Amino acid sequence: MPRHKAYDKQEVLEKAMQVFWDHGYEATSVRLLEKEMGINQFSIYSAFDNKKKLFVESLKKYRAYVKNNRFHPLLKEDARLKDLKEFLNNIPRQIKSGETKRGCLVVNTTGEIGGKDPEIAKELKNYYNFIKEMLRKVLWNSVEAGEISEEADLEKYSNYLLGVMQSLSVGTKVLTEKQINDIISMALINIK
Amino acid sequence: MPRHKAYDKQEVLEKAMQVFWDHGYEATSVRLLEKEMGINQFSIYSAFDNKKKLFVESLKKYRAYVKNNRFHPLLKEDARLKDLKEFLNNIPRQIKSGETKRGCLVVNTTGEIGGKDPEIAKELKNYYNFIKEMLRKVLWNSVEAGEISEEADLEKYSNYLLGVMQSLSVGTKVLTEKQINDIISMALINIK
DNA sequence: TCGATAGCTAAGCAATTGCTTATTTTTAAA
DNA sequence: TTTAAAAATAAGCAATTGCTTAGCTATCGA
Repeated sequence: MPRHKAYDKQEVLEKAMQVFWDHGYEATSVRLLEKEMGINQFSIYSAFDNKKKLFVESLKKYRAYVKNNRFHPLLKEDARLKDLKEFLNNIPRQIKSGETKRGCLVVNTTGEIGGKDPEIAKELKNYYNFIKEMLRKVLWNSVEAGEISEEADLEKYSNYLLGVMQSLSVGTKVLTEKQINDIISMALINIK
Repeated sequence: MPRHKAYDKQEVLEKAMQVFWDHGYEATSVRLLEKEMGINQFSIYSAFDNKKKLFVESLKKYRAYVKNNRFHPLLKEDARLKDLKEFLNNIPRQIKSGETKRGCLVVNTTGEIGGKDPEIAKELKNYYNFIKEMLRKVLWNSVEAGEISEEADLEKYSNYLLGVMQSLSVGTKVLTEKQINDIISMALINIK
């Protein structure tokens, strides 16, 4: 008996994610979301309850999004050090194309909100844990391939590399290309 | 003939800085600034023009603030690698005491606003340049002391260490103590 | 003592904020 | 064909936003 939804929830959620990515949490108004998501405010509230919950869903959507895009090469079953190197060496090109201007939604949110809101903080931690586990798998594959010593502390390495990723997410927004290159060129020296 | 100011401009500016540090740019209202700075809105606007200019001044104040506090040990004329090591090893203690909860005002702002506003972006770059130069001086002193090779690329090292600082500013807000320790323990291995 | 200057307070401005209410429209089983 | 359910629209809610205006008060050289 009920009427059909005129929109796809996942589709409008991705639109919302893009708006939050562009403007940050506080600077994103519900009117702007309404416009960009292409659905009425009432529909937003009936589908996502309130702005904060929509934001948390957007953060989760972002995690799914980067899995299929940015980090896809590192999530291949057999991704190794070589792939991580390629990933890092691609960053200067991405800066030139303007792809990195808005940085990482999660790192941006860590700056803007960080641990202040527990529900948001929880998803930030989920995200960073996902990145760390991704890196650990890459390192583990590299051990298997004999590129890294079997004695290597992979947990330590992956936490360190998570830090490198964070610094690049901040850095690509404001540092010079040379500065980014310097960070990248130092990143993997100790991974062995 | 004119009346005296009832407040000290630098004093109320530091109060403003603290408010922005606590809440971020967008989430800080002029009413809250009024309350915390202890002066009337009109006085705020007549002294600082508008919210954004007050914020830019607060960023500059923050740079002066960390010179006298957080980074004071690294700004000693003869600061060397040993001091940088001490600085890093102090971070876990600071996390425990809650000192790092709000992170770094500049890194937070890089996340929230980044390059979107040119006047703000300019001061972000000023800040990062200050940090880089501070690190470069420490490294240079360490070369003089024979702790680092004379062939070392200090510009590269200091850019890399700037990245480490950024990752710690993000990290101390949401990562575990172990994760921070892992980043710290890897940070200086290549500096030689 | 006066008067010009600039500081102060407090009230108020239009615009925008997140969210809700009242109403209409579409759906498909009964 | 009717009807109950839910989805849509659009108008509107109180509260808050950044900023300004109007009027009062303190200062100190003349």
